[in-house]
Amino acid sequence: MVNGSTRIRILDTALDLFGTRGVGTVSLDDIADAVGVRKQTVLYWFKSRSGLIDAVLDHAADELLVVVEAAIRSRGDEPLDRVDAVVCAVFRPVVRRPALLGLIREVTRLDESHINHLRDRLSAVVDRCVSYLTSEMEKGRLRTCDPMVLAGLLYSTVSGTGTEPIVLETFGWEPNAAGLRQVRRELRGFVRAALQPN
Amino acid sequence: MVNGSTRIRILDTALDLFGTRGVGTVSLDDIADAVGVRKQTVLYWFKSRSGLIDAVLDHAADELLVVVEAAIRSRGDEPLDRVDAVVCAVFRPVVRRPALLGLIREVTRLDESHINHLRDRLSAVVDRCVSYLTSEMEKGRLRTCDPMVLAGLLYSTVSGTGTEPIVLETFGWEPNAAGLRQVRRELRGFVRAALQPN
DNA sequence: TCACGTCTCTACCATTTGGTAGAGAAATCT
DNA sequence: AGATTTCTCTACCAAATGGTAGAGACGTGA
Repeated sequence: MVNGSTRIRILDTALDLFGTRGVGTVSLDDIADAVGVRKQTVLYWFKSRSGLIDAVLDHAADELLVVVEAAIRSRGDEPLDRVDAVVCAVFRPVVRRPALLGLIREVTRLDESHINHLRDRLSAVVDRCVSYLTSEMEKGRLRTCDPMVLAGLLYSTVSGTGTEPIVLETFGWEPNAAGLRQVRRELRGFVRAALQPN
Repeated sequence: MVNGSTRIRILDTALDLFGTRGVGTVSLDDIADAVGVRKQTVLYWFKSRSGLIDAVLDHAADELLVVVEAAIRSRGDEPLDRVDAVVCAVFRPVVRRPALLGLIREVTRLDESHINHLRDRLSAVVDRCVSYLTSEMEKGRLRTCDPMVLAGLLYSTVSGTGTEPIVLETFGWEPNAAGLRQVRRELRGFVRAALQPN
């Protein structure tokens, strides 16, 4: 148990592969090769492919939770600034760990049990976001609408932007550091405009 | 050649399966079973799995192009109304043919050759959308920003909403007809607010 | 009727898949 | 030192994968 490094390396590698290529198309052999180990070592650490998937989802959820929690607390009272902080926080992994949002997005392709597993893990943040949006709307500090659906829309916009560089390229975007900054700037402006009260 | 029905049925079925479960996780046997035919019949109509994928992408692009083109022409001069029409048009397949947007979104998981194939097919509409947004911004009738990135953001928002009902469910949404109408209403309001000039 | 193109089938095949069984090296405990 | 636990390995396996080869049923035109 002391040497957790192999386990962690498997988890990290699997997250990257699952997130970039899709859970369904990555085999245990792929992961093992990338880690530099045999498939049976993977199966020693995780009792089955399905177990590995759940563990990786946990891993990803943890990483995301930390980032979002920190962002929610980081800024002042004004809701547009707060949301902005969260948007930036979620956008950061887009640059530093593109697979993270890609994996979360994979949820649509997973089966019920994994979906529920991830849902349980994320429900706390989700609830907080929705009730925060609700209260700010009641105070008239955000455009009034259905806060639940709004949260979903925000998620879609940010996650889509982050996980579909290829689509952005189709629109003529160039995938480099300057391009990423540009996308983030536009994303923030877009969200801000969409939330402006009245 | 007269009886194109088997070919079309394969194409339709493959689109549905690819779009809902992801291209990489659907086998030729899966498709054949769903059509009610043997795998070798699929390979008779499409010379390889890769060829089938390209054909399905064409099929999807065609369906999408028709819908979007019609919507772009359908409404008056006011850009917010025009964009609204396109949003509604793209949202319609979400209800009637959920796999369509799901398949387009799969582009991130495909390899270069298929990506380029789809890009070629969609570049015309994409260009039109971007240049339309550009000209309306110059006239001051849309919020001024980078039209290219804006187009990408709009795509992400609409497509994400349509392809990730599971995420919306996590936010508390209920997947029924009323729920869908609600999402569409919010989506339209969201986009409208995000584009409002100044 | 005969030849030909169209369409779907059965029968295979090599490769890859997730998973089991169990050996052997190394560290840790008694 | 001896026993036990931790960790990675080799050697398999049954099932599923994309794909080939080729036979047989069917209709159509000459």
